[in-house]
Amino acid sequence: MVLIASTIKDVAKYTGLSIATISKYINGGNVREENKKLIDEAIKALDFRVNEIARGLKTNKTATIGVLIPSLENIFLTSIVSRVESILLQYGYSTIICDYRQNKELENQKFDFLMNKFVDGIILVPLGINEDKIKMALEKDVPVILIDRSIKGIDCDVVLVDNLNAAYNAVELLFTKGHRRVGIICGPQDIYTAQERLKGYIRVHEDYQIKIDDALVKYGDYEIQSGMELMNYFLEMENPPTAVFVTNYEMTLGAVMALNSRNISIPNEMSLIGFDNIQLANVVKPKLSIVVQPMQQIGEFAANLLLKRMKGDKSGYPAMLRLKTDIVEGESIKVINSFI
Amino acid sequence: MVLIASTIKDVAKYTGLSIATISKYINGGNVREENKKLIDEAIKALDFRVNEIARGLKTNKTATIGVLIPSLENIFLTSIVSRVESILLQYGYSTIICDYRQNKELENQKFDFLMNKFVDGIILVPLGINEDKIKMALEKDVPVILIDRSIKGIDCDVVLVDNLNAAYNAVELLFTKGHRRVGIICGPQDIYTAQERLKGYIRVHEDYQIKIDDALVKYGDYEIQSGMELMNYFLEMENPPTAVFVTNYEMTLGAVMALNSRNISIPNEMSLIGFDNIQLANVVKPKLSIVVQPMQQIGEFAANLLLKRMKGDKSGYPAMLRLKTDIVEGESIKVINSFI
DNA sequence: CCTCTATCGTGAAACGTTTAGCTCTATATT
DNA sequence: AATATAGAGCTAAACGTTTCACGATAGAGG
Repeated sequence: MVLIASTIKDVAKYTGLSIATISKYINGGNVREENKKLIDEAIKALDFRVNEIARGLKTNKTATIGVLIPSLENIFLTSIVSRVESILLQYGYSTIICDYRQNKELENQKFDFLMNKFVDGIILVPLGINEDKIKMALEKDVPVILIDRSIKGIDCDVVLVDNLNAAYNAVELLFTKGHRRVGIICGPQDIYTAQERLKGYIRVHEDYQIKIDDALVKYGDYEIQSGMELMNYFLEMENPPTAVFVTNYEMTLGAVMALNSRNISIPNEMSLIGFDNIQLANVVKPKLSIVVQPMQQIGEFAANLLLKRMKGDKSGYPAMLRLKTDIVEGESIKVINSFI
Repeated sequence: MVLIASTIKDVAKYTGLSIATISKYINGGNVREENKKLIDEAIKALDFRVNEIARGLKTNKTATIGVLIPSLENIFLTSIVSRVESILLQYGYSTIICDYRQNKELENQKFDFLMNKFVDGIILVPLGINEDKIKMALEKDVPVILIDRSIKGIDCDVVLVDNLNAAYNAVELLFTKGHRRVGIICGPQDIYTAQERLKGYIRVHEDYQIKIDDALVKYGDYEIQSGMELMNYFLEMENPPTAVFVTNYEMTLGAVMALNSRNISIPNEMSLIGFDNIQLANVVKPKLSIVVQPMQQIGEFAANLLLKRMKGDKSGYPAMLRLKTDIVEGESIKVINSFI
């Protein structure tokens, strides 16, 4: 039983060649055919594998990239990450996934951790990252790709969806079915996506020349509980909206729970358009209409952009990839008045 | 702008002390008070941080543990992982999370990857891991903790839930409400949890002296689609069950979708008890009754056991921690005949 | 036969740490 | 006063690679 891993030195000894030659071969250099065979044999016999730690020490490359997200329990994010991971693997990169639990301090800490691990690149869903850290990384030639959210005032590659028009389209759909009093359950306004989604809500009202009733614009925190509370708030208004647009998955969950617990019928008594999770949409009765984001695509774009940057290709920097969302229609929107 | 990170050598130069002294101080050795101050100052001035790669090369410790799971898009797993990660962080450990996409080959590959990264310990949800790999890891003094599933015939610490009695209790609940024809949608029988859950179903039938109708025992693959198909199968039987026990989250989703799409009323026309996701349970109308696993606890137990092993404490090896599940009752089970 | 070039191989330094073993000094013990 | 002990610091080797600069060999071209 080989307890101590064999090193390049052992391979050298076994073959009678020098360490330098073995290293050259491993890294794709020219070696006589005869010696290639010999080295292969030795590697097999000794079960040799490169010590990545030692290699990393010399090369400052680790063939590892870091992914830093606010929560592991968010299926929207983990879907993206899963795709990223699978693409990078094809190019020989491994992935370290970190979760900063919506905690800005932890986010900064873990960013440092990744840099300390000498990852070759970082994919980040930012919340309160210290901009200097990103600059520092880029200066050290560690590319950083932001996903889902951008940070104003900083040049950085970013892959996200067109949240503004996602919201625009969702609310527009309600308008075309005759709704005029449309409530919105927003996210926290220090989060980029939440700002954009609110902007879309506002713009579509402008374009349709419908005045916004401020009482219909409520701010949640992207968690289930607030979705529930704010839907309850709407239901208790003297003049409630006829439809509500909920701007993320968790709050959509909460909103549905609120409706269910009060036995409000969807869409007869309240129309609803939600966000992000097609499985959720299908399991609710009647099926929910929702905005879906192209998670797979976000992952692919981010991974490919990162690969490009790691190759040293800085063209088009900073890139801003803005993908389009879709609406999957269920039966959660009542047709009050169709113009079509 | 410091582009090249400063090393221990720079700190030595700055302070006039030797490298060895700096290293000693960093690692908690004795140094004169006066020099401590000096070194601290130097570290701050030079923004020095230990190069973990170099340290790892010397010590063969990386203060990093690996987590290997079949899917990142499984909230049950990511909840556990999130907890594990947060506990280990408190002890200075960082976590590399890998996803093997339900692919046994990838699982083995990534296990190797983690070993290559010289993680100090591994937490694994096994599917088709090569047992030799686990033995090899243990021999190299890298503790391995299995979670959710054990592997027969191999000595290894494991943290899981009592799946057998989880199923037993779920079906028993149906029995106490008067159901006698209870269908089960099982998982793939090469997965440990699926076997155990089926065993529970069988045992409770024995204990209640109810004969099992083989037509009521169907095997899915733990994915949404098969939950849907198998529920449809039950609904189309000439003599359908009055209640169905679905043995994981995804298939529960599918089963609910099938019921909804056929407009079957829960629980009047079909009773249901599902698995694993309390949010799902609350969003379905009427609320679903489900078996819930103690994700947080699993995470805690696994993390603490791993910490213990990494300290070298081998007491009680191999440990088998078998946690209990709960049933959260909704309104998805019709009372046919109550004996209470 | 000489020179040039290309190919293959090597020795040795370097990456940034840790650590064994040593020296030196100051204090405590007898 | 002599000796033991403990504390603080240092030198140098080691971890397992990569890579630079060079040497050796052999065939080609003149």
